[in-house]
Amino acid sequence: MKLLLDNQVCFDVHAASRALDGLYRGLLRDLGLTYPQYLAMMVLWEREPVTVKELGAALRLDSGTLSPLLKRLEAAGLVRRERSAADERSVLVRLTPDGAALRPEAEQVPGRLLAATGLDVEELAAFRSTLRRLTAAVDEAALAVRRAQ
Amino acid sequence: MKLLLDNQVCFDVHAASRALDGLYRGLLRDLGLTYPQYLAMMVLWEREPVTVKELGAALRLDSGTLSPLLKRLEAAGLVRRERSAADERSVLVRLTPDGAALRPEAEQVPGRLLAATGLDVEELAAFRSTLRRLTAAVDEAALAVRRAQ
DNA sequence: GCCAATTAAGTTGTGCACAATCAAAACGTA
DNA sequence: TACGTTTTGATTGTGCACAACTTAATTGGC
Repeated sequence: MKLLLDNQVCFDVHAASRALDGLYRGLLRDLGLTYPQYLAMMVLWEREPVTVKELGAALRLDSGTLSPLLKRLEAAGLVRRERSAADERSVLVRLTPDGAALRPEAEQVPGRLLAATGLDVEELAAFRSTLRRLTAAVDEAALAVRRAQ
Repeated sequence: MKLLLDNQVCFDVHAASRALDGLYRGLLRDLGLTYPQYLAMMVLWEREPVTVKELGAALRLDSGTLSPLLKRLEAAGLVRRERSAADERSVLVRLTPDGAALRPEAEQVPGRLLAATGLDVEELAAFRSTLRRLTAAVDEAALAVRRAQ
């Protein structure tokens, strides 16, 4: 009985995440961005330059994911990368003019997405609070599991 | 201001989903399953045989994802596939004895995972309710976007 | 000042997700 | 019955995510 798919929160989270991805895919199509690329651009629109490490900390991604993603953004002419003069290990990521110019159009997206969720302010706040505690607790547990094996 | 990553529910959902995936990775390591493979096995432990189409409906996945996933489960000796005699288009997926034998160990997982979330029954119910309405609303919106373009 | 340990990015390999396309089987209707 | 349409699953191509590993630069202890 414990194994019924319908009874598992985790599948609900998984399904919600993929549903959101799908909606983003539609909304970001005109911008030529995928959702993870959009997330990276969002960091850059707020703060620039950032190192790959900082980007990874903000998005919870490692260089194995970010390196090719940034390579694609660079190929699309939206960002450029250069090694830091101060620390040759680091790579600084900056917006190009084209990348900066994308911001106004991107600013339309969060509002449309929030509207699509159909959640009111109060429910949204409770939901996010639960999400964050869930993520923190699960991260902690994953660490414990890792240590044990 | 609208573009701050910290202010976006969708990123929270995305992050929670990845955190859960990570914990599952640790818990399923001994079973030799990935999370999506575990989901497919869960359907089969409840009902057998199922067609690829039925599996896809249960997991919200298409054949582009399921075909290679089932091929891997078959290679691991956990399931077998055969074309339906009644409808040669369909493929029936069944458990092998090895696949069925994995169930008891798998039954440990949901409980450990639920415990790891640290959520009480009441909060969990509200959370799942929000998640499901969110998914339904977002699916609807994605459909509308698709139709419009 | 030297060398081991650490850190930052990149690379490789595996697997998931999805769009687009294809082939074969089944269906429906004139 | 014949033929166009639909359905089912597989395949191809792209991109994300992560583990494991590599390389180069920096840091710290001695």
